[in-house]
Amino acid sequence: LLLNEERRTRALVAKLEHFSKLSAEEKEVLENAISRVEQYAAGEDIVREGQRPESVHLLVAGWAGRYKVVDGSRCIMAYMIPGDLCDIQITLLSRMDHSIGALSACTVATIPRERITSIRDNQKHLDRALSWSTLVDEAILREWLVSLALRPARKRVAHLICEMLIRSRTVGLNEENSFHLPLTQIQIADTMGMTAIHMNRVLQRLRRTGAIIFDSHRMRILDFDRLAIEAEFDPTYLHLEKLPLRRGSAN
Amino acid sequence: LLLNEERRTRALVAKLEHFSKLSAEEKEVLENAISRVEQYAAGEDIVREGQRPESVHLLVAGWAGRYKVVDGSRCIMAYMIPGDLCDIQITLLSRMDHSIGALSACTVATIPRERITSIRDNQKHLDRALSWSTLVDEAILREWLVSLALRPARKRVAHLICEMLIRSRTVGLNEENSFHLPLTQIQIADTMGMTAIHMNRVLQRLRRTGAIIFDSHRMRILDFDRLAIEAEFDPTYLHLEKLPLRRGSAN
DNA sequence: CGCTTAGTTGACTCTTCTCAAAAGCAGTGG
DNA sequence: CCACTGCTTTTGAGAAGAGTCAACTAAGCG
Repeated sequence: LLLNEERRTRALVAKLEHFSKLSAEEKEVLENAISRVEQYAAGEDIVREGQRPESVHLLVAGWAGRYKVVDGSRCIMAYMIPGDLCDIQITLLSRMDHSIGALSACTVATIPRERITSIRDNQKHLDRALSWSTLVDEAILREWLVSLALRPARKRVAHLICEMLIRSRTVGLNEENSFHLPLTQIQIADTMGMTAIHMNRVLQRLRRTGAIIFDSHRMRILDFDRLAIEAEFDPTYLHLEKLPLRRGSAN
Repeated sequence: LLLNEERRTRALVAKLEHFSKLSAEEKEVLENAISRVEQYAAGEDIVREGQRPESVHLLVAGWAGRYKVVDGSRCIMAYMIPGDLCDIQITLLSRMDHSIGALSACTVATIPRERITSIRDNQKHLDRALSWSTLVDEAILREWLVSLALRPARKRVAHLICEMLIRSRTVGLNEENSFHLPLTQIQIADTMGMTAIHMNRVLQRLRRTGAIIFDSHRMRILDFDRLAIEAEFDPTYLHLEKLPLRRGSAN
């Protein structure tokens, strides 16, 4: 039996338990579903557009992103952080309509498709928990759409920072009001639908106004409540029954 | 037994059969799942944010939209047209994080939550078909995100027009290269994250350049291939194995 | 026939993009 | 240890796209 801290499903379990507590046996089932673990360097693709999805990828460490390239520019449509399943839903589709790439160095656990199917068929409770997490991912996607549609750049970025702090907390990867953000400004810009130049200016203004300190990939929020108000950040869409504790349990 | 044309599930069946043919019995199961049918006027809410989702809504006629209101402005995040299920996925969430409103006059069939659950448990093939359609909806959401992030207003609108033509075809609600678009420019603007004024100017330019004729809620595309190229419209994300025929079967 | 809502037009402002270039930083190989 | 290289961050200036405000027209409805 692995210690909790060593488990590759630690973050996944922490996330799912925001939906409902898992039994020791259920946790074991998840852990045992993993067939192998791989490392990816930043910039490498984990799954590529056009491929037929064969297995499911669980992010264990690092950040990954869903993206598409249109007319030369890249659009990152979702961030995956530890505990996130990259492609659990797409076994029904004949081919990926987007790619999944490692945004930072990543550790990725692979779960064969049939083990997921088996869990979904035989573990009613786990099945519901996994479906819940898929629905939350979709809710996040909708909120990103809203951000792009009607929030100006500054609020958009502030909103993203708030979201990623909470999501980091959910899997215990935060420190008080800061979290590790292993992205370049270019990647963040590709996420927010703006140029890296403008992204840079927005970040500078957030720094100058004393909202954040962002240095060597550590994002520190100086006054979360103020930033949340300015960004109109309402965490309802994350569907966390109880919001995670202020302080992370690890890291 | 109802004639095909009278069935309230006609469009839904047409859509699902792009995934895989349904047996007569399966079609019957779907039709019988409906408990009642209601009319909504344009502007009315079908489901409201904060509500606990109790039953599933199938759009039979008219257009509906998912939306959120942020800081006074509205963002429409998805269109539902006949054959679309509004909220099949959200039975696991405690409350709606967005509203669903009738964009035009709508006919909506209600399916009690437990009948959906029963179908999902007992009709493996229908379950898969429904999951497929959910995945396609999510793929559409991602493509809208991409549009907002990196397409300029003109391409964004052109892309939407291409998509809605294809989706109308999928359920047989088109005529050659035109379809019924029962929205106001304000609603379209709320969808594309721009002001109604700018929307108006974009539409005018599309008309002036001979790309479309849009009059009394009929959207006519004069040269689909040209528009698709200009909009960089690649229908892969709609996951239609075979693209629907040029000419709709009804209307 | 007046009322309300949707569509249209113009002038002006502001956000964001583009192009261009410099400065910082990390890794590489000599 | 240092020059070189590639990538990211930063800064500046001008251009373009999209928003705002204001008004006017057209169309549906009671």
